[in-house]
Amino acid sequence: MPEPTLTLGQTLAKVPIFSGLTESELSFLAQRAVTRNYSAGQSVFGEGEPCSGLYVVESGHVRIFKSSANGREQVLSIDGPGSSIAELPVFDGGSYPASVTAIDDATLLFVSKQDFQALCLAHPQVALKVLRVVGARLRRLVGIIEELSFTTVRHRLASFLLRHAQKEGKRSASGVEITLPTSNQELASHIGTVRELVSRNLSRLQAEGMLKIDGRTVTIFNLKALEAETDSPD
Amino acid sequence: MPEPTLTLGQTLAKVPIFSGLTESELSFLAQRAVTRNYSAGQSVFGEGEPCSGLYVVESGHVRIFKSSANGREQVLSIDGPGSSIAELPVFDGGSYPASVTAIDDATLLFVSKQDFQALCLAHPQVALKVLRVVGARLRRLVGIIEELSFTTVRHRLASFLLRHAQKEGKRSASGVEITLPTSNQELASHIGTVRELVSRNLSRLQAEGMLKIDGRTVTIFNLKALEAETDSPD
DNA sequence: CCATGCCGATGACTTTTGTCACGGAGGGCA
DNA sequence: TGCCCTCCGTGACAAAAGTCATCGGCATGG
Repeated sequence: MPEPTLTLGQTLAKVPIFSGLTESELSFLAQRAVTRNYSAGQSVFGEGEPCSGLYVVESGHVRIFKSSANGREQVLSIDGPGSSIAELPVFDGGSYPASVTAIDDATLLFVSKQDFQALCLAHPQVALKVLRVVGARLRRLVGIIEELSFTTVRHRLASFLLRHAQKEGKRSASGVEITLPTSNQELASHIGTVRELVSRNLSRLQAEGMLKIDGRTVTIFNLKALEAETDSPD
Repeated sequence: MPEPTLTLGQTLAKVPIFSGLTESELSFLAQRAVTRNYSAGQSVFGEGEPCSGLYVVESGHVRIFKSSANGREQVLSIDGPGSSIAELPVFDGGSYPASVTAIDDATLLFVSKQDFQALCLAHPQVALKVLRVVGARLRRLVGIIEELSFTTVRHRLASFLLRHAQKEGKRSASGVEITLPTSNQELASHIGTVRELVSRNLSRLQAEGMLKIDGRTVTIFNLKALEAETDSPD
């Protein structure tokens, strides 16, 4: 019979909030963590469900979002390997504040509330690490609020494109090439609007000569010009 | 010469994140905390400033908000005695994500980053408490995002009124009486819009017979009817 | 090969939001 | 009393957001 504990421990060591733990501490955790597999699109948990513990993404990606009564969705975060999710509701005793689904086939590790709290008490550094990643999460949420409250769909679309250009953009002959999310609907729920407005605003940016759309590939001709869109209110 | 350490310690003991500490631990903290006084309207710190430590509200109230290039503001939270603010940027090393000003004359305690981190390492329970209050903060932010992304100004106004009716509303002859913030401008920045829309929507709700406005006092005739406004998109 | 379904684009329209400008009420304060 | 100053309420617009319906492409699967 194979011993999975060690490989699990190695995986855990790569997770920011668990980095710096000794090998024995990692295996303590590994013995308690449960591996769960999800297929693309499958729900991990829904908003409002009682919180039983936290998850760590081992492989694949998850989508954290809120959904509204009339079918709209607002994506709060997309997280990949190494990210922990639902670290917070673990502590305040409430339910999950948002829903999470797997985007692609994904493997998550589940750590129960009790085990995690015990770990934090035994190893204060873990709690500090959690606070660090939670800080980043809070910044992102405040950023979303800022964009929703102050800017137009056009601005938010431009910001979105620029963010992705910086992260995964490839320089090509005429500019920077990026790949859009799977559908306009999905893009819309990232920037807090509806399909049609994404479509229209993309067309408009293209018509204005700032970029070229080819299927799911967008080539941005002039980063500066697009940045100017995100600057001032008009 | 009076010894202020003990009274400071008593104040600290009332702060949720420090509850449960022993007296000696409290005085350890009290020796390091700095009392700072602010007059109404004075800035505590501005968004983007490097984060040097966290604050605890001893008396008075503070306003945490983001401001935009064109002069609009979005309030993220109002906090009173016992609340801690900027707990998070202390840990992730970044700058303050939002600005804070005193609403009324206020006294805050300042605890430096270093002292607080040391405290968390020495007393893991403190870190867990911090995580708990931060959890609540995160929930509030997600709630703001939800409202901004999914609902109209009218909905948000109705929600705002209902929230305040539940908290500080007094039953009167014809319904529930609440007192609005100092100005419509302020109310607007709470619900993410501008002065004029607050004014118009309030008038409209009054015209529809759901409430009566008398200066800064609003009497809600029918809570159910107002709740219906916050329910479905239309 | 065709039927079906999903997705994108787009026109037409409504609603909501935001901006600008103005007038007026009320509160200090000289 | 008369003069600021701030804030509120409104009308008139302009711009943005959202809704509805339609058309066409493209892939999938019988």
